[in-house]
Amino acid sequence: MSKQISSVWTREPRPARTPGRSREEIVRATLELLDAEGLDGLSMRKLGARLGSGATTIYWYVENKDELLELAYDHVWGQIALPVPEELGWRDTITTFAHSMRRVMLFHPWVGSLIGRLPALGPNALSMSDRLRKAFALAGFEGLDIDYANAALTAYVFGTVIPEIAWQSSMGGEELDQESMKETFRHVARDFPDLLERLTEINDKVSDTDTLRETSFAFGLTTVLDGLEARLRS
Amino acid sequence: MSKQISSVWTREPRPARTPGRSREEIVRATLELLDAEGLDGLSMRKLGARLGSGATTIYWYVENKDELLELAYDHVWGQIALPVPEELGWRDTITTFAHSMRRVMLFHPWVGSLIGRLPALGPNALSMSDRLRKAFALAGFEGLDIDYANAALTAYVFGTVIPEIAWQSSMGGEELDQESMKETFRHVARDFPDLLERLTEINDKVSDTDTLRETSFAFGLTTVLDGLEARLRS
DNA sequence: ACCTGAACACCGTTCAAGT
DNA sequence: ACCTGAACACCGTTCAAGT
Repeated sequence: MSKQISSVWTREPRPARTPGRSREEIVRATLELLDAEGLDGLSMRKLGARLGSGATTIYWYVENKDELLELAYDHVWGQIALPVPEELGWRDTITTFAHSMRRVMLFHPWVGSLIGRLPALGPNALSMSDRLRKAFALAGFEGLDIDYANAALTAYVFGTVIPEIAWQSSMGGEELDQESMKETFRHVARDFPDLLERLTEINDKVSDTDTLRETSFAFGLTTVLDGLEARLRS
Repeated sequence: MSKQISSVWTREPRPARTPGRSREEIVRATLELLDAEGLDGLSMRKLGARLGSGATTIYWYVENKDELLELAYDHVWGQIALPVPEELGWRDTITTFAHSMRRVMLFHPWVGSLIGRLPALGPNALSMSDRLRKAFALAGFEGLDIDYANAALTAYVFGTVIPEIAWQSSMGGEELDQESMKETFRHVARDFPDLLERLTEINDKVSDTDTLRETSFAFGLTTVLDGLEARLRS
């Protein structure tokens, strides 16, 4: 007795008959709630209220909350720029894509917690995968190497942006007190003088943390792309 | 009025006076529960029961559930191998470290959901950071480039392992039905023939998904390291 | 066919009261 | 100083009952 994958995308949606009550309507309201209040702010009761219905009405259109999140999840992937590799060349395609992906994720921070929690089988996620693989094939990768290159790139973007989201939302729009931050570092890193020196150097040198993170992202992206080129030449 | 960072590591622990009741005891029980039942399986009530106390007793030793998770989190980082860069050379140091990090994370899958949700200011997390930066300094990076290189590497590992954890736990020990899996792909990817071809090629070529993921991880790690070397030469 | 509210089995956290 | 249980304000989901 082996397991089956379970996803909204394997089921046909209920037809929309009642006006203002459909999968699309529900997804729209879900996205509004997620963008406004984050993942913790989304509850079936609140969503019901926003839709002007009972909370349990939603279960007619969707099997459970995770399916709802799958729908919202895929909607976000749909907002990422997907250049055409044949026009732009593989390296610029990937670069444009990666920066766009980062921006979209930072704009919908709740996706960070969904990566690795939900399957990504929606049309937008698949279209993204498809386009990326085409870019890597154009670059010269063959067979499984296409998938490996694809995995390496998306891993880098996910792995960068997920902690960025954390940073962003831990500040919650407010400024982080520079002095108490330094004080915290001094306390927790008291046994690691070299590390402490690096952290304070960053703090002193960089006034704008946004551009610091942007620069760091670009550095790593170049690193991954250079590494892939090295592999193509060998 | 600006914000302050909040973390267990900024507060001194309550002294352990009652036998079998201390921060350490509580962390031990928390880890047991997390490893056994995952993040969703951890509740203050269950933890209390395991400790032979009321659920709310825990609040004497810890401010809230997140602080508890911070403690468990850092414990996991303590299990990662940290080779000495001066002995092994920077590239082998990083390679060993990265593989160890991946193994430890896959063994405690619940850490996946904590990355980017909690600050990593514990001694083990800092010791890891410290050692990694030393390796990159030894490699020849200077100033902020040390931090960028460090960020790129950890991003790659996080970004790879987080989806791996999802995959692993979605199967929950059981075999995934090969046929119904193919069927699902055929259905959801019906508009992406090239992608579908790639997915079925992977399915057919690779019998052992564990080694596939291992190979993919090694490929990406080499990519990142090659990219960093390219940067050092330029 | 679609929607409802009550009910179930949970949560994290607060707090007054106990020893 | 340390521990307790009751209580509060929530959850996601099930289901019998309504239209």
